[in-house]
Amino acid sequence: MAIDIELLKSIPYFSGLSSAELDSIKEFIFERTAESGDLILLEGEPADAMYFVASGVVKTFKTSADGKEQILSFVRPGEAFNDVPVFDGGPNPASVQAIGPVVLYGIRNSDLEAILRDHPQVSLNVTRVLSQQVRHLVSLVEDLSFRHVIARVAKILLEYASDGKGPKPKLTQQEMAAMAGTAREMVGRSLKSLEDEGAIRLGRQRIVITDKKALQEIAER
Amino acid sequence: MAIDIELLKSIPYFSGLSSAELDSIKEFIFERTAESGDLILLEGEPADAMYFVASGVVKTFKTSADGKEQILSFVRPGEAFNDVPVFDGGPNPASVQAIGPVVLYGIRNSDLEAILRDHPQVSLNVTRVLSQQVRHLVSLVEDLSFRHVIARVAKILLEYASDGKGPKPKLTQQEMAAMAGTAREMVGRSLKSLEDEGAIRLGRQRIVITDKKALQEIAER
DNA sequence: AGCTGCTTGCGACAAAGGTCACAGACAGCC
DNA sequence: GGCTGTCTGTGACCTTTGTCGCAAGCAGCT
Repeated sequence: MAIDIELLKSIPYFSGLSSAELDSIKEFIFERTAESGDLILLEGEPADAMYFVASGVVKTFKTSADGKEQILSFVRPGEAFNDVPVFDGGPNPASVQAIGPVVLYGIRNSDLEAILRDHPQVSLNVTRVLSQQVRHLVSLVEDLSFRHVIARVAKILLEYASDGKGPKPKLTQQEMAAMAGTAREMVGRSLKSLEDEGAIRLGRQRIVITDKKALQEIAER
Repeated sequence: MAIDIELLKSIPYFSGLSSAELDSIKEFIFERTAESGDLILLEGEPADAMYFVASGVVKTFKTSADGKEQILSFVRPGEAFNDVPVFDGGPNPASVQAIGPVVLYGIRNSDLEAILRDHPQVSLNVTRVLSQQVRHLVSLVEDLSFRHVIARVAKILLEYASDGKGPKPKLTQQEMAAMAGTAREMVGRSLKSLEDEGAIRLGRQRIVITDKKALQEIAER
């Protein structure tokens, strides 16, 4: 199996480790691939491994009883998902689906436990990563609790605006709705009224931000 | 200063440590007290320490621009708050207020970093604690995104039902509203309709759950 | 070119939630 | 016992959000 050692080095979990350490860790890693749309994990199932994204993007999300979807995060190359169960012994906290073709590096729970024991630096790295997850979730709670849908949509546009470098996944209104915790139609209406206010322009498959300042303004209320 | 070593032992952060280790950690701990209603930390401020609750209860919360409050969690004896900034170097993620008179044990960021370096077991404990925080927040997101106010209120009642042992903080409707991310009036109306459905009985200063099963039923939609 | 499926765009309504304005109850305190 | 401030109960009304039903647009495939 061809685990890319350069890639491993760029994973926050393993930053600060020597090449020798990485080599020994490499032995525990298995590769897994998935096609666009494949369900990689199901929330509530017993967890037996955690993963890093080697290439591609996956989304983590919750599904309600009546089928509504709430996206929790997108996971990009170098980032981890389903690590929480390893640390607290619970089931998968969320479902995970491939956004496009992806390559994943997996580590079984028991192997990761051994790694943590043998490499204290990894534990330290993990606390940093988990802290960021906590912050991200707090900010999601804040959005859901305080902001109207239109402000959430504006925020999503700002966050996902193509900054030139690196292709951003193109979002459908359905996906934006699942991020914002609302219905597809509301996203459509929000985009419309953002256009009316002159903050964006809607055109063939593409949303152009014409007035970033106005958009930020709207995102704040 | 009288740091209670027995109490330290019961803190999840320090579980699995020898008495000798606890003794050395004790040196870094300072005590801080607060009266009911005192603001202990303000969100966004630079963080210089984390805390454990030694006795009493505090709440962590976010405040919106127009003064609405969203409670993130209650922190009880043995539990920690404001630990995230130590690990990722950011500002306080939320404000913290004393619910009643409280005694806190604090550790400065730099001291905790030293402790983590010297006691790998602590890092492992921390990953477990942070993981639980992540799960708690995911569940809060789920509630806000999927459930109606009445279901959230029902859930709060179930969680805060006095189980006989240990006094639960009595909640005002205002506080329940801040937990559920809604307005006080909505809580009042929800309680009313829970009473109409026969799940609870409202009486002088006290809410009695008369039909737990029905309440659970309602909490699930 | 003709299908097929996904994505969008609306309009009309329904439902849920938020806001306002008061009145009454109660607890703690002089 | 009277005051004061907090907490609760409630109705009316407005806003935001969700739901339904369809039509149209577009992309990829055969």
